[in-house]
This record gives sequence, structure tokens and C-alpha cells, in this order.
Amino acid sequence: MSTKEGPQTSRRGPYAKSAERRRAILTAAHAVFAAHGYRGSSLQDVANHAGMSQTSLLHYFPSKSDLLLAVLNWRDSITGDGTAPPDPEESLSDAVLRQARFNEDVPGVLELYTVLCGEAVTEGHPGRDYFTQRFERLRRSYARQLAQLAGEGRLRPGVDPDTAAASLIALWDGIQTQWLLAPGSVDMAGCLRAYLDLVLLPEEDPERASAGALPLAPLG
Amino acid sequence: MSTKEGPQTSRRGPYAKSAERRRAILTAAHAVFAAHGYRGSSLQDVANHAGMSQTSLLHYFPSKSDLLLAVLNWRDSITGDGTAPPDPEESLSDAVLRQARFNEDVPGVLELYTVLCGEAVTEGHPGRDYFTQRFERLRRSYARQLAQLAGEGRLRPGVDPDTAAASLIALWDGIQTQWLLAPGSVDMAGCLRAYLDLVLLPEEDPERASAGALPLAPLG
DNA sequence: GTCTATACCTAGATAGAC
DNA sequence: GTCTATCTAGGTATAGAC
Repeated sequence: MSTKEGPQTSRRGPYAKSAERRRAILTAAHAVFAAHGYRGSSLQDVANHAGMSQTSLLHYFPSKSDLLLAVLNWRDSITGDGTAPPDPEESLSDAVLRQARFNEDVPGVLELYTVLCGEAVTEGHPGRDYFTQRFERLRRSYARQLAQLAGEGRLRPGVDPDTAAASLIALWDGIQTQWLLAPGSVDMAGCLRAYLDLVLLPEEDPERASAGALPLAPLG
Repeated sequence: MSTKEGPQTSRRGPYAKSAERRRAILTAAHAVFAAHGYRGSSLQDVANHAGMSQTSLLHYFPSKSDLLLAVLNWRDSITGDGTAPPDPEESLSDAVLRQARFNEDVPGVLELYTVLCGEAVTEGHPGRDYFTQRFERLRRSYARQLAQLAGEGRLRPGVDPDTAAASLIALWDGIQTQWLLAPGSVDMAGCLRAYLDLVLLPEEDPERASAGALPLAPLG
């Protein structure tokens, strides 16, 4: 369901203010949900963070679950998760590591994702469908990219693209949780890079291709 | 308490009944928390499942957070998570896969773990310390076992035991989440086995040791 | 569009009869 | 030990003045 669009959004005045208000609410909700989860947050908290009353908030988002879905979609647009098609110029490893470092640097992004994803497996959670579809889409996307690499001989023999796709996503999510609970003890990007180094083979220069080449290239 | 003789039930009756009641509450709380999470569950729900009033429940567990910690510790004793030292007779792979299949077969175990772990990263969640310590302990345990295997030349060259330990746990947690949201599309044990097959090398028969592999000092 | 006021509900926890 | 009744607090959502 698309969010409410004012019927008389004709000119500039009220529409601009309304869009600004909505953004303020989404920013606030992002922070509050990240800190306390969906069930642990109240609309009053969000409204306070956004500098308005709880009833004004409900004027823009008619219910708490509507607000949640809007926050999830807004998160996608911020992080590029799910919206950005894989850039053919960028390698899979580079894309994953760049995204991981980006998420690590933007406060609240990982907190929001992790807590909502955990909550989403419960019965009747309004974000359940979102995460189910997200995982399905991501598995397909990574599986396709890995299959493509397999066709180029860039996948380690014996590695199944579908399995590796699900595993990459799983590793990513799981290491985020550990990092949130012990940021100093876990190297998120390092774990992802190590896994990708295990699964992928370095691009071989056809002229230098030798039978005795080591399959593992130590990346600085 | 007083040594006066009480009713006939004063010796073993109440104790036995009390322990039984506590177990009934823990069973109920396990199911309810698994279905709705900690914040999404009410003591009334748990009490209904346990067949008693909400106030009677509070007689055994003085607060909701106390009940949560009791459920988490009870879960450890059921699944053996955190309590069972690694069996020297069983290989790391076998132990991981056996545990994964066990968790998959016992209803509610994965649901409970996943949702509580997600919730635990939020501020002020009573389960936060539990999960922080659990991850720390598990990382140490797996890292030690992997380092041992590395000493036996059973670890793929270039694999860091600490990184692999965190990654194994992360992959495990993450694949559980995906499995809960799409049981038919994800093969939990398959992903774990694939990862372990990537990281570990098959045990080499010393007589068949090839020149390509460098057998380090075979300690024990 | 924004607010106060409030309806209506449920929560966790307590008091005290039995 | 168990319950009913209740306290206190907080939740989502609605009504309606301005």
C-alpha cells in the first residue's frame, strides 16, 4: 500500500511542508525503532523525537504498522538495499564490502535492521512479509551473480551458487549481530572478505594462467 | 523456617509440586516468547498457557525479566548450548551438524533464539548480557577448536581461526533466520556443511600424504 | 494541520482474602 | 500457594475544537 498522498498537492506550499514533516517522522522513527525495536517503541516516543504530538504523527501515518513499513522502505532508499541493481563495473566482493562498511558507519542502520529482522519472525509482525521478500530477492540476486562467476571459472570448484548466496547473506546478518553486541571483538568486513576469498577465485590473467597457481590470493 | 510439623504434604509434596509448576511455566514461556518475542508477550499469555493465573506465575518468577533469564538458561540445558563441552570423540563438523539438525527438529527452539537475539541488541533489554556473553564464549570455544585443527594441518591455508569461529556462528544464526521465514527454500544443515567443507581439510592418512600438502608437525 | 482531551485497552506488579 | 480485585502506568487510536 502506498503512503497517503494529499489529494490537493497542487502547488508548492503545503506539499513541501508535508513532505518535510514526513521525513522528520521517518528519521525519528528510524532512530527510535533502532533503539527499542518495533514492539518496544511507542508512537509517543517517535512523536517527541520528531517534535510533534502523537496525534499529528498519526495524521501522516495512520497506524504504527504503516509507519514501520514506511521506515523499512525508507531504509532501502538510504542504504540502496534492494533498490540498487548490481553495478556491472563493480565486482561482487567490492560491492559487498563497500556496503558493509557503509552500514557500519551510518549510526542506527544496523541496529534497526537487526532488531526488526529478529522481531519479524514472530507471528503477526507487520514486517514479516518485508523480510521474507527481501531474503528471497537477495538470494536470487546473489545466486545469479555467483552463477555468472561460476561460468567464468571464478567460483571455487564444488561451491554451489544457491548455497553460497544464502550463506553470504546469513553470514552478513549474523556478523552484524555479533558486532552490535561486541564492536571491538568482531571485524565485520574482515569476516565477509574472508568468506568471499574462500568462495571466489581470483580473476586469472589468461596469459599468466599456470597450472600450479595457488587458488588463494592474499588480498592486502 | 520452623521445624514444627506441618501438613503431611510438607516434606516432598510442595517441593515436587513447586518444581513441576516452575517447569510448566518455563515450557509455556518458551512457547509464548518464541511466538511473540519478549516484548510482544504478556505474563497473562504465559499464565494462560501454563494453566494458572498471572499472579500465581509471579509467585514463582518475581518479574518478567526474571522469567526471561530463566527461560534462556533453561534453553541452554535443553539444547546443550553453552553447557556441553566439546566431545573429543566427535569432530567439529559432526557436532555442528548434529546440533543444527536437533534444533531444527525441536519446535520453538529456533524461533525463540532468533527473536530474542534480535531483541537483545536494543537498549535495556534484559537478555542483552546473556547474548553478549554467549557469543563471546562461543567464539572462544570455536576458535580454540579451529586453532587445534590448524595445528593438525586440518585447516585450509590462509584461514584464520578467530575469523572462522565468528563466521561460523554468524552463518549459523543468519541461516536460521532465513529458514524460519522460508523453510522450504533454505537448507540449514547444507549451508553449514558447505562452509565447514570450505574451511576444513579432510583428515589425511599419513601414508597417503602427498607432496603438495605440507604436513606440519603432527602433534598428537 | 495541529493540538487537547479522551476513549479504550492492555500491560506489569501489588494487596490481601482464602 | 492460589486466587480476585486493584493499582499504576502506558499503549494505540479517535473526536473534535481551533
